[in-house]
Amino acid sequence: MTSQMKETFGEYIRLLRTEKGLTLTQLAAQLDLDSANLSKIENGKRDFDEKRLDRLAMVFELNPKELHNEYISDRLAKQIYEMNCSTEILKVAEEKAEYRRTLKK
Amino acid sequence: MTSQMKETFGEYIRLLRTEKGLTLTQLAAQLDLDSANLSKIENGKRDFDEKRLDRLAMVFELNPKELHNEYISDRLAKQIYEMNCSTEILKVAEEKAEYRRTLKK
DNA sequence: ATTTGACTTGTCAAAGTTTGACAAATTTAT
DNA sequence: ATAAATTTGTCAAACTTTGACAAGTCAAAT
Repeated sequence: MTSQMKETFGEYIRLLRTEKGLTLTQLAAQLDLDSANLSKIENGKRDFDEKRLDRLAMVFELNPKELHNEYISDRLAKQIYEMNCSTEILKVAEEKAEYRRTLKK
Repeated sequence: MTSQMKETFGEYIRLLRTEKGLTLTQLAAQLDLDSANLSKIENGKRDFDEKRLDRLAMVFELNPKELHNEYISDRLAKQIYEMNCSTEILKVAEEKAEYRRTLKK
């Protein structure tokens, strides 16, 4: 794993977009999205829909697998943040996830 | 934190219920729920709704705060399990959650 | 072997949530 | 001052989850 990204996923998209000198409208078109909604995504007011991840990887020539990892870690981070989860509880959650894995094998 | 619970939240409810010798119908009534739905909850086919947590704590005389911790760690565990998250990605998620905390202060 | 009680499963409408689209407002750059 | 870029508000459509009830299995008791 090579991820060093500290931003939210929305901030990351904004970074990629501005680096490439694209406007919201231009990128939105490539992602089959309304520019207003892309704005909300970049500002963390809406979530990026997973179904557009592959398209996003294409546009910015990113490794789809790594981008997916960024995506899911961001979604999890959002949950952790919203639930106001201590590190202690996170550890318990991790153990419980492991337990679920043993169940469904 | 004293949690040592390794079960899913549904399994935990079943444990509490059977220990107390209650039927699905009896407990469901106390939680203002249909016994069929409680059955699904205990079997992991539906989620327990957060709005009934306090009631659940009362019925079994549990510490509401601790029960809430069990609840959120279970929900997070479910996510982690469903997303097929490696420990590595979890660590990244934790850092990203921390980043979100710095943002909203 | 039938009845009874406990539990499980399927279905579906209602309630709740998220998304897409468009209009309008604000900000930024020229 | 104008135009382009971005942000915000709103609302219906799409999607997801929940509650309720009917019908099912299963085991124990009679």
